[in-house]
Amino acid sequence: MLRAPRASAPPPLFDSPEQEAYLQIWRTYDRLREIDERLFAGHGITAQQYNALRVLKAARPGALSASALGARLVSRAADITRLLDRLEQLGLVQRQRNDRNRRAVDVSITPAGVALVGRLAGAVRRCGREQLGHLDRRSLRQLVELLARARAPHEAGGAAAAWPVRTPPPGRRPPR
Amino acid sequence: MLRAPRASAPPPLFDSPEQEAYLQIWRTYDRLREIDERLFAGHGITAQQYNALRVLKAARPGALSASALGARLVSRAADITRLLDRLEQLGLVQRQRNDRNRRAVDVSITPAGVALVGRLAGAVRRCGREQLGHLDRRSLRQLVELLARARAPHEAGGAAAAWPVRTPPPGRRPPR
DNA sequence: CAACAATACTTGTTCGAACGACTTTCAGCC
DNA sequence: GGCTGAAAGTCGTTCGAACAAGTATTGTTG
Repeated sequence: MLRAPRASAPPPLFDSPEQEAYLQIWRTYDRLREIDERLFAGHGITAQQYNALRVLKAARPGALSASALGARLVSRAADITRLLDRLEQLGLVQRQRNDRNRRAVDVSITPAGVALVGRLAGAVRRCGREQLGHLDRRSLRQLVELLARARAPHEAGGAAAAWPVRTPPPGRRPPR
Repeated sequence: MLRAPRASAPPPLFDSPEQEAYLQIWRTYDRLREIDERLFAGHGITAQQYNALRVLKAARPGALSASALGARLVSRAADITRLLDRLEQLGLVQRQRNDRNRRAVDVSITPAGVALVGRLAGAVRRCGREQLGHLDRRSLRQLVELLARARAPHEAGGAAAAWPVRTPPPGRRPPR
């Protein structure tokens, strides 16, 4: 049964529990993002670009096709080409046409890119602690678990192929 | 004691538990955002614009200064002016100089704005269910609570004045 | 094997976000 | 009561995100 609304009852802030949860995720992301974007901006790159460098570094000494890289990024980047343009201009990555499949482009991180990620490692770690260091391990794990459940239906391949995608093992046979 | 890393151990995907949690928040936001942005795009506005309309509708029949509106938005919008420009051009909000403080601008939602929000109400609700309807109430509450703790230190006024900011009570005397 | 479709990027263009400089207005203070 | 500094927006500009269209290459199929 519905309660009759009182004349001056404060309007509800959210339309539904689901909307509230979504807006809280958005808000939390926004607040935390401010912190690490400040860090990366000081080094002339964006958080998304740093992420690409992280993925490429993990793939060393191998290379990744542009689309494979895109699939491993945190945020779906509709526009890998331009992202790579910028990183390439900074000398942090290099592109090379794949000879076996001349449509594809192999992307790999340069020594300068590795060096930059290395130089940032400490600051990134401190940044993480500033962002969420006040939560104990148990809460962090709980949060991660809830978030994974939250987006499970919206990951491309269903729960099975959920992000994060593991980079293929280094002994990977290049596609024929 | 540290386990000696085996030759081909997969590289860790995250540098620290805090970073993992942050990236999961980012990822989850990104996946869920895609869903509701598709909805709003179909009506010619963005999620951020819809949020502004929601806040302004809740403030009816009063008005909000541009900065007060900005403080209530989900995402810090460094650029309320332009956001309002667009909404005003669509005829969804109106601006009026505040006579008491001629620096300030009072923003209020127009009947057309109210109508748009009303027309979207059902779809927004469905959208929320599509995004997070698969989580039970208890999980949603738990998630919201964890997120609030996660960003508490990063809300402007500390935990006390944490977002969401309540709009002032409706009995508020309209500024002369 | 020619034609057609699918892949993997690239390019063009439009729009919003971010940062800073600038204008107007108010509030506090000798 | 004129100065100084802060507050509240506006404007200019640059950059990345998003969407659509285009190009080159490969796989497929009658």
